[in-house]
Amino acid sequence: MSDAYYLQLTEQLRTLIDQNAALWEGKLPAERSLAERFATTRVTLRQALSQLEGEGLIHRSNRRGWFISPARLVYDPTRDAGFNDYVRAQGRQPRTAVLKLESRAHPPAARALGLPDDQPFQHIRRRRYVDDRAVLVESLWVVPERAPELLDIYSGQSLWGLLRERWGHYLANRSIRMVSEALSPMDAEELFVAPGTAGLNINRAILDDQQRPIEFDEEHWLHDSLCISVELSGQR
Amino acid sequence: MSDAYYLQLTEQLRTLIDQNAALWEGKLPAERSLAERFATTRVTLRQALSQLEGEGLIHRSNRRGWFISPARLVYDPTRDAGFNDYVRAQGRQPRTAVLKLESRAHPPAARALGLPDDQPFQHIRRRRYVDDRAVLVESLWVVPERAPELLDIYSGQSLWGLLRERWGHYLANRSIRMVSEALSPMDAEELFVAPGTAGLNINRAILDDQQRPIEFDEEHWLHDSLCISVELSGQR
DNA sequence: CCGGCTGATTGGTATAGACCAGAAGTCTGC
DNA sequence: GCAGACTTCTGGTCTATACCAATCAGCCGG
Repeated sequence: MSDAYYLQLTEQLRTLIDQNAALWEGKLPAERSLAERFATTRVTLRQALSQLEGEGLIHRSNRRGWFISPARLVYDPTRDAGFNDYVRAQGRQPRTAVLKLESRAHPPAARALGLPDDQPFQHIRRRRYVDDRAVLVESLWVVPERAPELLDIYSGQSLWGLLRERWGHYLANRSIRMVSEALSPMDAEELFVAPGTAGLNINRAILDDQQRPIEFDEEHWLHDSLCISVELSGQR
Repeated sequence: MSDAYYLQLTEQLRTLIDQNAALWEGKLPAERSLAERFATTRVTLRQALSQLEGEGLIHRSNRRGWFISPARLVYDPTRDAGFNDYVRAQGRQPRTAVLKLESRAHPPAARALGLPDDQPFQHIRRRRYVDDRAVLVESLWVVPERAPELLDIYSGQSLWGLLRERWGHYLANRSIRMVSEALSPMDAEELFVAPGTAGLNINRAILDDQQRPIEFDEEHWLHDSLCISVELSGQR
């Protein structure tokens, strides 16, 4: 083949990874040793590794090295199953870390919910893990009137569960938006990856059955960690 | 700031692009001249450009240079509005090129529709443009019994329109899957971009109201050209 | 046995330069 | 005036090397 060398390298690495995944326990050898093995430079090697990263086969943890990516989590953003539930349903181990609890305004959330820019929200920021890999950070912006004292009682459980059980909210209308992105320096740092790593941004605006705004939700996922799946029946 | 230089460069380029977008008519100056202007190497400059590419601000056309990306197309994969309709509804100009018409088996489509691997399909491959930029290629795999003579009469119009009007098919059940990807060499070539360019893969399996398989649909989008949007009402 | 220090390793960043093939622009000859 | 040949420019790829800062493993002392 007359392809570029880094593309050949990509294929060789792909098979090499397949064969040695178990042996290496998920972590690839050092870039320098791989570059030496294929008689090339780190620059070219990294170009090949980046290809595989784009495919979602491997990923890197900032300054720690390259790792083989686990299977993607299947996720249906139109359903309101909690994160913990569907992660466990796929035989994986979920975990959540709460990063921030505060009260403040957030114009993008306000606009998405049709509220004035200075509308205060209860802000919950959390990081979610699957099998001890951080796969997303998210910010939840809850309208205070809908869930008083939320910030005092919240400690990492399912927010939608709380809204339903404690305040009886019926999450009837959702408008969902998904865009590919490059993770901002802040999001990247919270996910332990390099700034600019490919991500997927999922936003949801949620209203109740009387069109009253309840909550706005901003998720930043690592691009290789999920597979979005939606099942629909009936003409739309 | 003590950030890496390429990150500072990214910001400088961002404002430079904002200011000169009109002047440059959408095309950035040559890499060499940009590198000189910022007193750095092409390698470092390209690192910064790649950041902006990841954000979807700019993109490149293979060997032709860097271009400012137009606004993303808003797309709802759960609705069956035709491509031409929703592109025009957003004030843009759609175009379609048919790349291939053939009849053959395709195991992935067969599996998604619950048919045997050797099931033959009518295969339509087409490239779609928005305002003269190729933004996706797709393969449609139609079950022959549902649409006899499709390959003889098809010439670029809306497939779902045809299925509905000519064969009276009611596209009742869809199972949709979205995954980020790196474009394969073939897909990349058909979209005039470099292999490995970030893309979004959207697959749809479509059954009628009696659960009979009709069609399987594989779309490969440039990652920066769309914004997926879904509106739902009612509990799910 | 545990915790903090330390040095080797490794990924992240950057420089400088080179060659090739495709694209674009120019020139030429009919 | 136009088609085709030629030249230049430009992005794509690659080499070789270097330094920094974060990580990690191992050592040392309490």
